Amino acid sequence: MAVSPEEKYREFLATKNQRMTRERAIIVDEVFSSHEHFDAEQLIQRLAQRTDGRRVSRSTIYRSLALLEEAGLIRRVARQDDRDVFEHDYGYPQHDHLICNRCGTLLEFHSEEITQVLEKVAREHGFRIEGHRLEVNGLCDRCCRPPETRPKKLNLL
Amino acid sequence: MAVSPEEKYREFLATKNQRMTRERAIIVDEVFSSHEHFDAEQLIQRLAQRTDGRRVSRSTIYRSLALLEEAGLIRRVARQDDRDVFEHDYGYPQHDHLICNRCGTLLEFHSEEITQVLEKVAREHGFRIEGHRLEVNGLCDRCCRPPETRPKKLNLL
DNA sequence: TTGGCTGCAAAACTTTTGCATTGTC
DNA sequence: GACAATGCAAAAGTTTTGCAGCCAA
Repeated sequence: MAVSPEEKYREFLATKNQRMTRERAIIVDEVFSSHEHFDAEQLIQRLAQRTDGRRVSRSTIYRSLALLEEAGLIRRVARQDDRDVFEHDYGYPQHDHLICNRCGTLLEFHSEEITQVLEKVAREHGFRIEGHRLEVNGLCDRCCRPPETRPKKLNLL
Repeated sequence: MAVSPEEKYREFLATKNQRMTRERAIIVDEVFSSHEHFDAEQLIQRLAQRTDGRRVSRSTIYRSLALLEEAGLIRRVARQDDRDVFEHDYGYPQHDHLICNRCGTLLEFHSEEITQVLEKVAREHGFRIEGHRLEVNGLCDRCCRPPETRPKKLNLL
């Protein structure tokens, strides 16, 4: 990849006359240290409890997530337990998710066919696509034993 | 359609040893009085401010939405402005949505091809599909003039 | 030096819940 | 008459915001 996430973030900030602060660097660094999906609370747990001088406050983390999203570095992909789940958008190929209703696992997949179908549909409606979000829910390989009767949330015991 | 939503709701409640109350009837009635999408707050506005003796409290509306979803009468289709958006599930064909980032319009569409692609993908992953949610966001026909640069939320003036 | 940024605490919002009362079956 | 349901108010949980002090450019 040509430009690092930090660098891309810096460029984005520059265009808005905003500053690359110590805190913003810490956050983008932490966010891109692994490819795992995460939600705000998880990031807060990792950053707001540090004692090594790299602590970042809850408010700043929320403010940064909005900025990182706007910068195109991360995107919201799903909702779990009433929280938005984020993932890398920059330097990561377009994909969608299979979400297990039982264990919560997110499986990524990519399908060019879906992109094509969506483009066709959009054309028919005079719609200009900017993005999409596709969550397929069900049971993953490991949890694949028939559930009671219907797709429920999490209140299977 | 063979059975009315009220009737289907009553049957569902019976299987759970729960009761068809005046409030639940009012709610299912209001929900199925139109095919529009709605969120909890909108329903509350319509029901919690009535003075004609058909008022229903906020708590009861939230409790009923969960029940109606469990009964398969409605389903959550999208998120807008931090709220879940519901639509009819019963007596309504499977479909997905084009969501306009500017005016918020929800356009429904159906594509058998998407269903087929998803089934193929699931098969490849040993995944058992229970449902999906596909939101395509962008600009609708009417709003289709190029935005500044990138997909933002609602902070275009 | 200036204007943006952070952290804190408080607020804002949506959704859930405990409990006394009411009502369905 | 038993037990589920309602309404209220309070709580819970996530996300946002006002403001004083701080800091990047």
